[in-house]
Amino acid sequence: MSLRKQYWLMKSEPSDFSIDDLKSCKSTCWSGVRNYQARNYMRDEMKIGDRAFFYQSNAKQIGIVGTAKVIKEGYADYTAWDPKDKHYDPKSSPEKPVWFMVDIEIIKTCRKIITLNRLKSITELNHMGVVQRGNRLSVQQVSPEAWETILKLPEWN
DNA sequence: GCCAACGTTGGC
DNA sequence: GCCAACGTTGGC
Repeated sequence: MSLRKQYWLMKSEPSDFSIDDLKSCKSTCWSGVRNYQARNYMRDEMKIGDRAFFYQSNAKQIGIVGTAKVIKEGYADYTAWDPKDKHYDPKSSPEKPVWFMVDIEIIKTCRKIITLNRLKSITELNHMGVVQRGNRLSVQQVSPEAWETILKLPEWN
């Protein structure tokens, strides 16, 4: 087990859940993720106090729009059990949950969006998953170096 | 709205 | 266990 704080990037489509939504509710469960790799991160790796970039995808403006922290560690995503839910999955049940989520709380929003193009233009961030072509993972690891680099950008102030 | 890249499913 | 077909993601 690592005591060191870890860093993440979490994608959301603003039409579904935006940074403003997070701002107004302050914290939320990150439900609806139906990808095994992303699930594994949330179930096994994400710890209370870990930090995450809030990234908006499939939007007019694409990129990082804020930061959040993990306030509750992996637990069963109960939205998978509701047949009426958009993310219903009959494979999952309360007895044998398949999908997991964490809770996050807003830390801050960018004054100005840090666009994907902007991230791509920064050489030190070339290794980031989100700038790689075809990367679809909705919960990604971020290196401490990338975290620092991005936090130093003027868009935050 | 298009479509390339990706993850998942299911037949064999 | 392979891999083609399919559905989804997400940038453009």
